[in-house]
Amino acid sequence: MAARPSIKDVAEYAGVSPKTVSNVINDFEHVSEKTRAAVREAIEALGYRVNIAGRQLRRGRTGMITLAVPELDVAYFAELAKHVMAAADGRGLTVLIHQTGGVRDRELAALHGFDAQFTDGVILSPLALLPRDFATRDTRLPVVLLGESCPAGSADHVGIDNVAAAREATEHLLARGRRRIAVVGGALRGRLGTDRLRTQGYQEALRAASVPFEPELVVPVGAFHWQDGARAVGAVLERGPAPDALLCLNDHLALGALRALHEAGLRAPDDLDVVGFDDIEAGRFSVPSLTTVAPDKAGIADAAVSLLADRIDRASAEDASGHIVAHRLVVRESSGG
Amino acid sequence: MAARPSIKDVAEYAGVSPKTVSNVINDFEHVSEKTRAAVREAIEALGYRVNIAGRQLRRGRTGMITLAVPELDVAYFAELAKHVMAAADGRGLTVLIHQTGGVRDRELAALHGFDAQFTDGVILSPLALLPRDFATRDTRLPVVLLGESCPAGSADHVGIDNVAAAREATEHLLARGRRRIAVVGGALRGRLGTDRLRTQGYQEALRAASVPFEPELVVPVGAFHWQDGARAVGAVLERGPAPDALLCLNDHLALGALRALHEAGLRAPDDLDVVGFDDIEAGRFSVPSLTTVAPDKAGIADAAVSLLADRIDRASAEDASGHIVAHRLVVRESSGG
DNA sequence: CATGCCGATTACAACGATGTAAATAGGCGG
DNA sequence: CCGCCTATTTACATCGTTGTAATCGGCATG
Repeated sequence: MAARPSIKDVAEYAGVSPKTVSNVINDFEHVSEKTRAAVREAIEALGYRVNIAGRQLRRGRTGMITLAVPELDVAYFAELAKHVMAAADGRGLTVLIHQTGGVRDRELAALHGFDAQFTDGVILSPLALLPRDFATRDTRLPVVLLGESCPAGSADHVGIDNVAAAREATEHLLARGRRRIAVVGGALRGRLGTDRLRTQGYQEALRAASVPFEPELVVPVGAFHWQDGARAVGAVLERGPAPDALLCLNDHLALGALRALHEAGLRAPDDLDVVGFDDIEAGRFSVPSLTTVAPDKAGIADAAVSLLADRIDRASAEDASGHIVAHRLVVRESSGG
Repeated sequence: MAARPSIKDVAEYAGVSPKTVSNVINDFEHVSEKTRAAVREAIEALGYRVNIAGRQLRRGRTGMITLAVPELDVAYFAELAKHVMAAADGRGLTVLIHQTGGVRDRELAALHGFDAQFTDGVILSPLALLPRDFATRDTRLPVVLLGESCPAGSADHVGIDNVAAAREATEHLLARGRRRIAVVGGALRGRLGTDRLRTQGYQEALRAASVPFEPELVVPVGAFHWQDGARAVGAVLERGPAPDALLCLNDHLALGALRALHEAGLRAPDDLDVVGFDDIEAGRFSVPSLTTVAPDKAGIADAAVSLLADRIDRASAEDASGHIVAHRLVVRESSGG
């Protein structure tokens, strides 16, 4: 038998109808023990596996969900992926992971279910999507957004309170006597993304402490990778007097910055403090270890999967809801802990 | 229209038959310009998207492949995933990523195509599979194995020459005068996996240099994560006189080890050398930066995708082939570079 | 013994797309 | 104007699975 056996082959082998085989596969209760055994044996003998395409075509469901993230080599997303898989496992869902590269077209594809057609829903961590992209969204595909928020009401959303998190991190630095805190990866204008929200929290903390805000301490970066953090430090140091702290908007930036500082002969926390966001594994083992804002990744994953599963099950047109997940500041060596 | 529109809806809207719509979608040449335009407009108007399940059912192909790796939060796999996506893009293939957790059952599922049914083939990086698992393999699903080899002839394989790579890394350490080189993550018995092959290369280098092999310098680890590297260093230091070099079988182990050494007051490369495998991003930015064996990840990804695409296209029953991909030793600060 | 009921099994159609083969429509030469 | 040829379009069947509803057979009841 060259071709993959179908339910029909199994039926023939077992001497029953295809539908009975289907009933056995789906644990339908009214099947005699004898028949059930015969079918099981036939399945075993032929090495039959249910064909998901056929099943989906008929049922309209696959039991699979897609997790679409910008880049897997950003540790935060990789770690998140693990938690999402764990959360999905508990609900009998299988997760397929998709990289968008932060490219708008690919994110759109995920949002519209083009790539994700055979999954029942999508958990998407958008980077490049614009508000208008949500207007034309195909609302038949359940979507949960992570991190970046979106125009109200267009899709469920899960994330931490970015403003508060940045405020707390900044307060920590201020409490340590730091006054010239650079925001690596910060943004003052443009899309109201994570970067702007965090920068906002930073500004709030400064204001509350009556520390003047210096716009030139907001250092933009190309991307959120190690080398961008290193480059940013180069730029900052070149520009004039060194700041006394770096609030880096993710851990990769912070770790890249630590390296560049090291090369420049500056040490954290002696010469200046460094704080990151995400609490990735690398920050626990770096030298110095990295102070960071740790989002409750398991909580994010749980909430996202749970919201998505609800949408899928109820095909509900309920209004989109937002979930704020806990975070906490983990103080380590890079800011004196 | 609540439900997702099907090709039939488009046909009706455009006033043609479903098959004509199909012809337009698939760029069949004998379609009049007028009809083509009408169908295009209908597709646009209804927001129609081709249903992959239906297509696969009919065609037997999806244009998607699965990449199944143990853990995405092992940076090597995350980086590899990126290269695989790039390679696949070039061939018009879409990649779905799947985490096995290194759990045998999940790897088996990937191998048997259970999870991956709607993909045309699988690139699998196995950890826990046993030789006998390949015996019962469903050979209808094209599979390419990465890293770990497998019983000859059962599936295509792509990887670096682990023995040579470890030998070269060891030679580098020996050339620097190191004599008591610990192998973190090494193995002397058990499955002939990457760990054993690399340990073997290490032993070969020692023998060639007439340096006695000390079995207690082979330090087993639970997994290949940061904390395992740190733990291994703890064990080694407890046990007696410190080695003068650590050959860590991946970069995570090496970076975890660097941290533990730092805590123990030992510095690389002054007190001892540290070398890793994989050339992950973190090793370029660590303090000290990490000497490592860099596999040609793009080369691995290209070869894997290419082999897989061939199998899929030709449905060939040709004998399995093995591809050895280049590697090179990148010397950085942790071993004096 | 007829009737009704219930559990077990099955026939049939349908999900959406597309390959095959047949039908239809123009166009052109005769 | 007819018939043939080609370009375009269509009808139909099919991929594998499962929901619906019908059928079958056995058993208990009246």
